[in-house]
Amino acid sequence: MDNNNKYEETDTEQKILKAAAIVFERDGFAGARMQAIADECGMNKALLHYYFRSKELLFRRIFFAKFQTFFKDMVSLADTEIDFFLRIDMFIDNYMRMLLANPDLPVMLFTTIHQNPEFLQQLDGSFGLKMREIFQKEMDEGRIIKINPLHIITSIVGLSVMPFLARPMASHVFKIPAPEYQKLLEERGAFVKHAMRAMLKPI
Amino acid sequence: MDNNNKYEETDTEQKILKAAAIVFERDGFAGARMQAIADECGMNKALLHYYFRSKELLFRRIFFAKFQTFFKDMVSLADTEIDFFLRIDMFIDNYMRMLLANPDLPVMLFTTIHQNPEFLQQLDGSFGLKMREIFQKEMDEGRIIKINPLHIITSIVGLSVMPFLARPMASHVFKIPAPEYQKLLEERGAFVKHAMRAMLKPI
DNA sequence: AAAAGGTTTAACTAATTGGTTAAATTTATG
DNA sequence: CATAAATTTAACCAATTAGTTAAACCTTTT
Repeated sequence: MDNNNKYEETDTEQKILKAAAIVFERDGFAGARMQAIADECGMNKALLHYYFRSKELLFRRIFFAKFQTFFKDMVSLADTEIDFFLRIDMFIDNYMRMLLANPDLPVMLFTTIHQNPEFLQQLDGSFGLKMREIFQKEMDEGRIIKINPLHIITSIVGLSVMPFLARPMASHVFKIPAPEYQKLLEERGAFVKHAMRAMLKPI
Repeated sequence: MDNNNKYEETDTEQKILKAAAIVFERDGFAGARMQAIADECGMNKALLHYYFRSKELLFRRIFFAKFQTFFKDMVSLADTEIDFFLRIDMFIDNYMRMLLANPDLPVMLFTTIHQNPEFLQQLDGSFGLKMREIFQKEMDEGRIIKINPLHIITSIVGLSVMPFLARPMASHVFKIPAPEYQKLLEERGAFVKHAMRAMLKPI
C-alpha cells in the first residue's frame, strides 16, 4: 500500500478516533484510560498505540480538531456586508447547532486549556485582532454601545454555553426532567439573540 | 486530648486543605497527585492519609466546601422585600467578588460534576424550587419579561463566569496582557448588571 | 521526669496503567 | 498461489502512584 496519505483513513483509525473523543470528553485526559478507549471501539489496546503512538498524541489529535469546531463559526462574524445583528444571529444559530451536536465539548475544552495552557501556542489566534476591528467599527458608527469587545464575545459565548456546562447541576437544582431540559437548550438560541440585542443596542 | 471536635482544626490540617484546594483546582481529581499536595504544603505524603484517609475523601472535603461557596450567594435573591433588580445587582456584586477570589473554582466545579454527576445527590438543591417561585412572581406582576426562569439564572451565571472560564483562551486569542484582563474582570460586574436589566425589562 | 498518646517521617507494598514485543492473522501483490 | 507487507492480538514490562507500616518524635499529663 502507498505510504503517503492520499487515501482515506482506515475504518479502524476512524473508529478509534470516535471512541477516543467519547472517552476523553467524558473523563478528561488524566481520567481517560487507553483500555477504556479500546473497549469503547471493541479493539485491542495495542492497536491504539500502533495507530497513534501514545495517549498524548491521540489526545492532541482529538483536542485540536474539537478546538477548531468550537471556533470556526466565529469567522462568519467578519462578513461586514451584512447587518451586525443579523451576523450575530447567524453566528448564534450556528453555534447553538454545534453545541447541540457536541454537548460535552465545552467542559473538555475549558478543562484542557486550564490544565495545559501551553496548548494555546499551537493554535491559530489570528482572528482575534480582526474581530476587535469589527466591533470597533460598529461602535464608532454608533450601532452598538461603546464597550470593550471582550465583553461582547464572552457574553455571546457565556449565554450560549452555560446551559450546556451547567446541565447536570441546573437540572438537579431546578428538578427539570431531561426532555424538558433538552427543549430549553433548543430554544436557547432565540433567547440569546434577544439578550444580545437588548444589551448592545444604544439607549 | 479530647477526641470530639470541639477544638479548632489543627494548623497542619488547615495547611493540607489549602494545599489540596490549590492542587485539585489546578489539576482536577484524576490529574492531582497526593505527592503534589504534600509538596505544596511541605508535609509528608503519609500525613495526608493520616488526616483524611484517602485521596477521594480529601477531594470530597474540598469539593463540597467549594460547591457551597459557589451557590451560597444565590439565597440573597430570595429577599422579596427589596426591588428585584437591586437584588440581582447585589447578587452579581457578591458573585463577582467570590469569583475574583476563586478564579479557578468554576473549571473545577463544572469538570467534577460532569465527571461525577452522582456527587449532586449529596448536595442540597432545595433553593431551586424557591427561586422558581420568586421569578414567577416577578413575571406575573409584569416587572420582567415572561421567560423560563432557567434562562435567567444561566444568563447571570454565564455572563459572570465566562470571562473566568475563558481567561487563558480569550487572553491568547485577543492578545490581552494579564493586568488589562484583570481590569476587565473587575469591571465585568457593572456590565452584567446592565445586560440583565436590558434583557429582562419588559418592552 | 516519665509514661502515654498524638503526630510526623522514611521506607515499603500492591495495584494500576501507559507502552512494548513478538507472534498470529489478514490483506495486498507479483 | 505464494510471498511480503500491513494489521491485530495476547502476553509482558517498567513506571507511577495511592495507600500502609513501623519506628521516631513531639506534646501533654500525671
